[in-house]
Amino acid sequence: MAHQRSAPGGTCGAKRTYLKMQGDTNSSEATVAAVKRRDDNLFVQRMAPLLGLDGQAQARLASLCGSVQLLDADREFVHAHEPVEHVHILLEGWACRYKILADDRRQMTVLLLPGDICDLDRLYVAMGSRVVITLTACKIASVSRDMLRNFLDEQGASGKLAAIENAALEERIASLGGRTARKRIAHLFCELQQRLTRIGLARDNRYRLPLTQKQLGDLLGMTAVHVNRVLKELRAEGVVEKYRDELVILDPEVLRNIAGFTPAFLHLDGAASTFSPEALSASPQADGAAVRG
Amino acid sequence: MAHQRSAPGGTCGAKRTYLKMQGDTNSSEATVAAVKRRDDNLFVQRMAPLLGLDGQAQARLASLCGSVQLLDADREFVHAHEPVEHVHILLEGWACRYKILADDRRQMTVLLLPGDICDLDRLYVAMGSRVVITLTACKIASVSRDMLRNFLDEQGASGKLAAIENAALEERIASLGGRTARKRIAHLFCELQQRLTRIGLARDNRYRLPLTQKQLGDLLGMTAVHVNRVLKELRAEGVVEKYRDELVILDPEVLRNIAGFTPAFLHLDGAASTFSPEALSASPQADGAAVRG
DNA sequence: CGATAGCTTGAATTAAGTCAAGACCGGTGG
DNA sequence: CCACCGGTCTTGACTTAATTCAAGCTATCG
Repeated sequence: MAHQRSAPGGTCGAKRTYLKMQGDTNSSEATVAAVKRRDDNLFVQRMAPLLGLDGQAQARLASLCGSVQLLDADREFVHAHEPVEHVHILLEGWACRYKILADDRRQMTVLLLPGDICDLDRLYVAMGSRVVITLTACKIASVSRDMLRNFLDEQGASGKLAAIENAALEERIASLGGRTARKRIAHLFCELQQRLTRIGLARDNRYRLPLTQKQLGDLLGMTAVHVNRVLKELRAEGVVEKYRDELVILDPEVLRNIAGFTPAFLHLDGAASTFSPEALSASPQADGAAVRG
Repeated sequence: MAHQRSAPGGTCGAKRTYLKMQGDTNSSEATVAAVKRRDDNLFVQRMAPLLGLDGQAQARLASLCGSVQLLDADREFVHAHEPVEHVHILLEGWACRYKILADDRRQMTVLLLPGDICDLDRLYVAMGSRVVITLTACKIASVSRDMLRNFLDEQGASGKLAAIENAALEERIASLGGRTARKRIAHLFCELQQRLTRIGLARDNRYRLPLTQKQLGDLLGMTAVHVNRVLKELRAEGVVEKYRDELVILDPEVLRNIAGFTPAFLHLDGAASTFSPEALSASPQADGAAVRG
């Protein structure tokens, strides 16, 4: 199990300083405001089927996405124990929520991709113990907490987003509690393939994965060194390949077998979230690996 | 990390059969109906400060808790991939939500105590991939999904409960991903002390803990054997004591240190959830143990 | 071209799981 | 009342998974 890991200086402490635009809370109002073209559409696109929004509602939701910030990698833009009036929506780039553990470890709890709401909890709680940080350069929209909340209430969809997030969190718990490092990594790769495909950022088993092994470790509850070794193993088995930032899943079938991945686990597809029987046959399969052991 | 663990026959398979009253979904309508005395109060009591309910709202909420079931231990009462029209509220006893992993493992995702909503997600999603099962004999109230939802919508509190649950889930993720078995157990004991105290089931560092070591393992992502060893260790160090079902925390200070426990992590106290600065000083402390290496 | 962050690998150690046996109940039935 | 049974707890011996420490390598950026 993961215990004392890296010091705080790891990835987060030594911030890169060639920032393009500061964005702490709501300082720089001189942000690229009112970009209502294609960017926020991604968010609206995601929400529309999920919440059953008609054309008008979609337009209204889009109009809520007011100011847009550009943030550099490794910038904390939602702070712990600090009230916010805005909720943040990730339009481009990768980010994450994390918690600080007692020692100098940090554990990522949610990996955020374009179209995701970064701090949904803040809609209801105003102040949380979690932190949101960019992992790459990001484009982030701010939405008034009250306005979004009213909008969701009107749509009768208030709790739904949180419920969906809950499902993902429980899946992560299952992963961390019940899977080996190898399975967890395989599972993550499957999950990313699915999530990124949905937003058009992955095609035929290949996508950009801009995370360092350290970051993967923080996400998956293991050390960077061990991430490295497991990756090496998967590479040696011809299951995945990685050039630079680019991850290629060479054998999706085997990868899913290793992960025990059941495609519908996220329950994010709008249709399936109400009553369709979806992929019920989640046949448990053995780890299909040959090498090792 | 935990991997292949027990076969499904473990605790759940061999159900005890001296059940007092069957309660699958909504079969036995001849349940102890309309018990609006002290029982559901626990739930209402919990919700009232959390959602800011006035007297009238409290009464209405109480009136929603219609039929009450008595269930034996080890009875699955919310099934995966099966739509429900009722949401279940635990009034007495211990229960849990869990997920089935690919192998025969099961991972508990949420431990449910009296006053908790068992399947909050079902308010919004109708059908989930999770399962709720009793761990001890339980008393469970059923509430109409639609009525509760309407009630929460009216109170403008719809997403709040889910947000609170999210916080707990993220804490669990942090625990599983970032803490050793020892810390996780210590953390659970602290958490239970807090939660049980809130509902009057713990007093001065002592409470009933009716879970087997196997169940603790399923909850904490480790084997029963290892649970046993860690417990033995904590016992040897004089931190906790356990007679039968009774857990006694002999040295809360040390236990918290081991766990890295920050008391407010659950954010369940209604007042704190809006704006009070609460316990901000969450000074990270080292593992204060002496014995063992 | 020298710094620096990230990747790779090896050797040694520690944490946790596996297997297996025995002890300790709390019931059940002869 | 006692023998037996199943489930849980306990413990030991052994194996495996993952961490730690450390060093060398590889890009990349200024």
